[in-house]
Amino acid sequence: MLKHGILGLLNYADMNGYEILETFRHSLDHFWNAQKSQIYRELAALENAGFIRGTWIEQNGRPDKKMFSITDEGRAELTEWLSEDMKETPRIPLLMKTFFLGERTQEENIAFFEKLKKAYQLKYKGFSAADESREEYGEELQDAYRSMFWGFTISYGRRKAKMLVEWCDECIAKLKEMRNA
Amino acid sequence: MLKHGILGLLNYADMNGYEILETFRHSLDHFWNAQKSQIYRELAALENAGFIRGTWIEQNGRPDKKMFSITDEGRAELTEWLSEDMKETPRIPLLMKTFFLGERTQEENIAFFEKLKKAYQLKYKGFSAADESREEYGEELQDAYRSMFWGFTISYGRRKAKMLVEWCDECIAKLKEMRNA
DNA sequence: TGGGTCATGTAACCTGTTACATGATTAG
DNA sequence: CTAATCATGTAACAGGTTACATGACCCA
Repeated sequence: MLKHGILGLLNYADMNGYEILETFRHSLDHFWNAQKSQIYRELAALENAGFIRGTWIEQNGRPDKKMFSITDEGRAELTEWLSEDMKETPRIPLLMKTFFLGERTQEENIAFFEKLKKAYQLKYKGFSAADESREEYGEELQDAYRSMFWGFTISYGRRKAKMLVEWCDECIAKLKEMRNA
Repeated sequence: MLKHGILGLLNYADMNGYEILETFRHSLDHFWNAQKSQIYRELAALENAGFIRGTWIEQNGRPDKKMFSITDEGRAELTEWLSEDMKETPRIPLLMKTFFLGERTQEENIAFFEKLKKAYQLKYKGFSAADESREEYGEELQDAYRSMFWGFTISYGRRKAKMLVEWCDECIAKLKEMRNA
């Protein structure tokens, strides 16, 4: 997965590990949180597999860096992945916890959902900032068509945050109902 | 994570590996797809840690089975987990793919979202079935309070499916707009 | 006789997390 | 002088996936 994310970015432009990390932070972070240790490991694996090629660049006043570019094999791998069917394997820790909340009191659980609601209200607002960052960095993606899909992922984030807030409201309401019954 | 799911189930009733698997299928499957190999491994680890205790039961006409029950330590671990703060680490393969869809044509991508939409429309309908299954198996959870949280997870599933369908509609509309421009 | 249910696991692998480890340059 | 930025990684561990492996009973 991360593998294809890296290939996708290198398909836009040559980058070193550090830049890939930064790009993740600016654009993919809201749906894919990547650790630097994993990125460097994956980079090594991708180079080993022949999907990318790295060259050391000497710099003065700065540490040397290893610039990577995608190979034809890498591009083929990327397009194949894009056309593959996706097998969704849901794994939602929040729901795992929710399922077993019956062990705790109504008060505790109302507080649980109130807190969650607040967190997602903040997230919802945060996606305006995400849109700005998209405009700021959008030029990297070179054209409006590509940048549209970035917009789609942000829209998803906003919708999901909104959905979460409404779901929390429903849960809180039902918990209060039961308390009063 | 799975660890706490198993503890949660064993807190409701004693079960063997096979029953745990079945219960996952009937109730947690829409947000946590567990492999049997992982369940047996986790069971061994939990027993080793003293959180559960297993006893072999001989059966005639059927394979022997190992029944597990939760220990006091296990129950303590479960309640601690329930009160812990959750750190959400988003990882949404669908969005990873969406982000890089700019490599393909508008036609291909419209088809992509149409297909996705259909899948989630089906899922949406499927949650009525999930509700029935909940009523059917609901007695296992012993009381209305516990069963309410099961209902919450189903409601989440339904809301998410709905959100996905609407998001697909938005993406399709924007893609068509661009095609016509 | 063939498939479904009940019942158990192992082994190898892949992916992600956390902690550790280093070091020069630049701006305040 | 001190913190941030640029730049690279390793090691150990945790958690999840896929494939392999076995076998009795029951129903059609």
